[in-house]
Amino acid sequence: MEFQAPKGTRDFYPKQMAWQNFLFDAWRRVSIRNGFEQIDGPVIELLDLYQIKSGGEMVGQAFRVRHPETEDEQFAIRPEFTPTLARMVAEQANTLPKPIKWFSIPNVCRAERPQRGRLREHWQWNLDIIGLDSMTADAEAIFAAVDLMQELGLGPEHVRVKISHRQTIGHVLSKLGVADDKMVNAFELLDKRDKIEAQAFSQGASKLGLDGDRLDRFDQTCRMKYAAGQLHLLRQQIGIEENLEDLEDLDEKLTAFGIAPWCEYDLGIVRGFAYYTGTVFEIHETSGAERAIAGGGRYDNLIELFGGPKMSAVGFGMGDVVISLVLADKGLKPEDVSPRPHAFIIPEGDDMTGQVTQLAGQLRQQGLHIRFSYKSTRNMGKLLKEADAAHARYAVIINDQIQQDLVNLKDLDSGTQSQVNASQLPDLLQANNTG
RNA sequence: GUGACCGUAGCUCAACUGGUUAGAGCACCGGGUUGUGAUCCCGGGGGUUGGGGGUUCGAGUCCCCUCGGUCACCCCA
Repeated sequence: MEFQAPKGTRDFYPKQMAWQNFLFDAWRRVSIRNGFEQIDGPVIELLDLYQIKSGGEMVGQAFRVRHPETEDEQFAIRPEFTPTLARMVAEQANTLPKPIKWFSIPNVCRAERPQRGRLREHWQWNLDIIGLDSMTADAEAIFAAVDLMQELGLGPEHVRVKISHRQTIGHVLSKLGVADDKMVNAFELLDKRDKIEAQAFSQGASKLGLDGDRLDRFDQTCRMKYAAGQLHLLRQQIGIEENLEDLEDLDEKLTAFGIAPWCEYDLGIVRGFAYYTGTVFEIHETSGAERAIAGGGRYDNLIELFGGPKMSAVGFGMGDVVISLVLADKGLKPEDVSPRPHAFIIPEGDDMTGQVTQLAGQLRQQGLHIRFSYKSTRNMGKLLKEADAAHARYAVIINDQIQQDLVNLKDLDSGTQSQVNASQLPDLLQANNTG
């Protein structure tokens, strides 16, 4: 093979493309019925755009693009969409009706080694609500994510929304004696507690001023999980009296939205990005298989950072790779979602090719998905097999009787066949439109 | 960027301790059985054994490099 697709990228042959479209359609359907509008931005952005956010942590992972004439290394292929979103919001902030509810399905690229669930290019459903301070926004974002899970056949037994809050964790930590200026370090340590050795964890904790009993409580705190609707237990056990308002508000709204059974509070969820300011959440497969399906949270300072007014914001991202893996794991990923032809036209007898193309043309102009064979064989068995391979819903078998407006309509799912009027075909086929 | 394992046809695999022209099934394409999705029969396209170099009379097989895949780390969408 002389040429290959670049490392960590995928080719989409018809079958894979059909799945990708199926997933994107679900993303769009769910976004739209939840009141979001679709946007997109450029695939390349000025490299500087990624320097703004928290010290440019993303710049190192971005593919660089040089201008062929100036040779300046000033562009980056977008490694994530949030900076583009923030830029777009900041630019039009004063004229856009609030709250802004946008979604997008951009492809994003990162120059890291591929591994399970993480490739160099993937498509990411982003959904954000900007300019709404209320926890209704957080609840609505989570609802949309859950709505999508349900749309794809997943239930609370398959996936769980794990919710935390940076200020709540901050209070717990500060109560345990972590200084404010070490809070960011504490979040980082919390984030990687399951990935590092117990000893490394204790050492890190010790640097933050957490030893002995306090360390145990820290560890215990980040492992506690409470079902939505059980927040009072969390309050009791952590022993915080204050600042659970956000979570309590959120809890109420998740319950009202009817998705409490999908959600739990897990103070171990931190999220790697530094720009989150409040709620943070991830969706995981319940047994912990695969990576996080989605992740997001509140980032109330970001629009301002990009030169806009101070606006609250909450949103999440969901990549196409992990959700597909999870669905496949659960046996919920359809084998083939290619569009099904309404009918496959088969000639019976000699010299029918003219009638086949004529009928195909007529039906296609009616908006129907029609196919026929290019083979010269008149072997009915082979032609039906071809119709079956194309996943056609019906076979329309035509012979001389088409002169009398008569054709045979064979239901390829049930195997039954009947004679019908050719002129009725558009109605008959449309009535069983399976896409 | 670091580490581990793995690369023979589109897929699953075969080829004795290195030994003729690298095979088979499935898939794909064409044809036959005058035929309604099966079965069966015939034929066909496909591989510089991922690529390059080395050892050898001789390499798919042994060695090195490289590319790619998988998984983990790093980091996180």
